[in-house]
Amino acid sequence: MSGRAVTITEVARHAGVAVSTVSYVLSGKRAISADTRRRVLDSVRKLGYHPNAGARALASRRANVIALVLPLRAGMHVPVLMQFATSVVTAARQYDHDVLLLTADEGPDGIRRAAASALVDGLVLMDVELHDSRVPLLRELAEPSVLIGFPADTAGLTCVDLDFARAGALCVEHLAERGHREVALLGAPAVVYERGTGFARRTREGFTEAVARHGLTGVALPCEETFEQVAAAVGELLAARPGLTGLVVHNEAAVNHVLGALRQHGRRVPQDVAVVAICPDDIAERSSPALTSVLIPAEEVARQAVRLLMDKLEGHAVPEGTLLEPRLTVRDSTAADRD
Amino acid sequence: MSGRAVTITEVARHAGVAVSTVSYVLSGKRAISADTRRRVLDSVRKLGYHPNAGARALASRRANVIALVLPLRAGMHVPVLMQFATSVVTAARQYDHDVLLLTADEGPDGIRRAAASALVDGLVLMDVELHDSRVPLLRELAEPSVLIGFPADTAGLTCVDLDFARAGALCVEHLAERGHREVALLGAPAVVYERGTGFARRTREGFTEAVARHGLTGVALPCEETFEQVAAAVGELLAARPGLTGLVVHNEAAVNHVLGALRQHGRRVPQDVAVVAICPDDIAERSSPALTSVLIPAEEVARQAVRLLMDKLEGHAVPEGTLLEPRLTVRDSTAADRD
DNA sequence: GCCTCTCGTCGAAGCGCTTCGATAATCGGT
DNA sequence: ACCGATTATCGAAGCGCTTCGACGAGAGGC
Repeated sequence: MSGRAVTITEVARHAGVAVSTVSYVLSGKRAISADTRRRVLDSVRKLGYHPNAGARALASRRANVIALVLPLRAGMHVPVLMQFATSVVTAARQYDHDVLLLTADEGPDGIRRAAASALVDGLVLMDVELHDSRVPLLRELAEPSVLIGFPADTAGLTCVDLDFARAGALCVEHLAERGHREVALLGAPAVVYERGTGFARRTREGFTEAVARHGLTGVALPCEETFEQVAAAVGELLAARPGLTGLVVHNEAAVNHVLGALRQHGRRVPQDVAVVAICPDDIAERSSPALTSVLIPAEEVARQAVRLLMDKLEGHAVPEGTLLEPRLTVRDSTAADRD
Repeated sequence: MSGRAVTITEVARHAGVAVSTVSYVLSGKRAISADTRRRVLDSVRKLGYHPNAGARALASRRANVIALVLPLRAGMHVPVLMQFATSVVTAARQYDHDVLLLTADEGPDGIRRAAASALVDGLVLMDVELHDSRVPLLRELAEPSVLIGFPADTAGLTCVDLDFARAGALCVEHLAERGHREVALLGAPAVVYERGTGFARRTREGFTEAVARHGLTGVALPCEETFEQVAAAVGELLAARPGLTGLVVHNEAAVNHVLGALRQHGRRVPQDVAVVAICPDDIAERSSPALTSVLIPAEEVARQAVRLLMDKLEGHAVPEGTLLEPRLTVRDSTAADRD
């Protein structure tokens, strides 16, 4: 529709002021009389002025855009990623920034390109792994960055994540309170542990530690994601540990298969086996029975990540690690009325 | 690390040529001698030059960025969305473009802002609904756009999607070939149909049409997403239609519940009931039994969408609607050996 | 009533790039 | 050996904005 975009020059002419005055009205970086301000804002509205992003970026050396870098491994717990992404966008908009989406398949070069071309002012990396190949690059980049997830060495970085060790422990504590003495963790597929994914390992550590601390017996097992494999694993587990009454499941894709397998093996939930999951709320709610769970607070993690990045952009110092406290929601799968 | 970014001026000086020459080497818009080209490229490499995106956008009136606009309703079939998103990014990079992520919660204003500020050159909208509030805006925007999904009125737009009507029909045809005479479609939750979501309705239409065409009997039902509701619905369906032997499921979240419910009701798949799903391959593969399915070809849809957008950016005319042909993968859930 | 401040505004200088027109240098064609 | 076409390169004019220093006009101090 519009032929050519309205420029600041036209706004200035229309309002009868200098271009710089319009700029100052819009940025608030210098005092402007109420009268002038009103006239300028009227013209802005009347003409439908939108500052040109490129020109602004060029002159101010700030693009007002941050990069959101997708994880190396797509395909894993994908729904949560989408939540992260939308929350990062929403949070960034709160600071008047937009979000550029970068994938892994360009590798570190994509990050370097976006940063070096001043396309973005800073970076948020999703789902960082223990030995993440993107991390070394971040250390040498002029642009600030924030990681969602903790690599092995966090020196010189800024990392945010749910405290998965606490989450694992919290599940155990909940089961211990409910009187369970023998528990198991069904975690991520084996390959995920081998790859050294931080959150999977940290959950397991928290689980193991809490089991010891409460004097329980417990095993931690990886868990594949097809129904057959899950059913077989659950079968073996039940056979090997007849006294088992509590299960912690940290695997979104498998959690419903676990419930199906228990059903198939004639175990009632929660009467025979109580189940606590670490998964999004919607999955917990639509399972049968509804699952007591610790959710991954994607929105809060994202908000924190963006806040930290904005702080860094302003030149403030920020902590190296920020761990978010997990919260457990009790639902039917650990209901008190055991028999 | 780097103090200040390398500019084209420094490259020009280092290579002993004019700034414009460097520009032409990089853009290829004018002939440059092999020798000069080599010298310039050497300097570019040696100095680690990356063109400043803002300056480039300002001078060329092209940001080389496209917007990816998330659907109004997040939360639905979310994994596919993530696939779309990553595929759009990958496809865009092929054309040397980056992707800006826009959410719905700013509403149409976000789209207008990004377009008017020349932050982006064009838009791809994900998961468009029949009466999508963003569509009117697109018509008046100077920037070209492509929709993933079909609104009710596609006049003046460019839309891409899987041919869901064909997908629904394809499932029926497959069941008919296998000798099934009485079939049912379990679709999206009722609310999705009420909202007028295009792909849900179109699948249903294709299903209904194919049922009639093949002289089968069939019903199409909405399908909620908790195990209890699915189990109840399946129970009623089996009771009401004792002759039912074929099921089409178009609901990613419910498909595993459907299998669980059939198991619970003592029906074997595929011996008693054959099941065809419209869902991503990974879900179909990790179900038990593995599901014959029509997948949503997110990657191809995204690639087409980006290609069409690039065509429009170049000023080419493109078709209003592009429907992608569905393909059915046969797996265990409709295995031939019925008894 | 003079001097100094502060406040509000202006003009101009870039920011780093693309692109247009001009200028040299080189090339066949005859 | 001269002329018009190419071909390769340069210089300069913006693109639309921010920001710096300057400046006129009131305000306040003495």
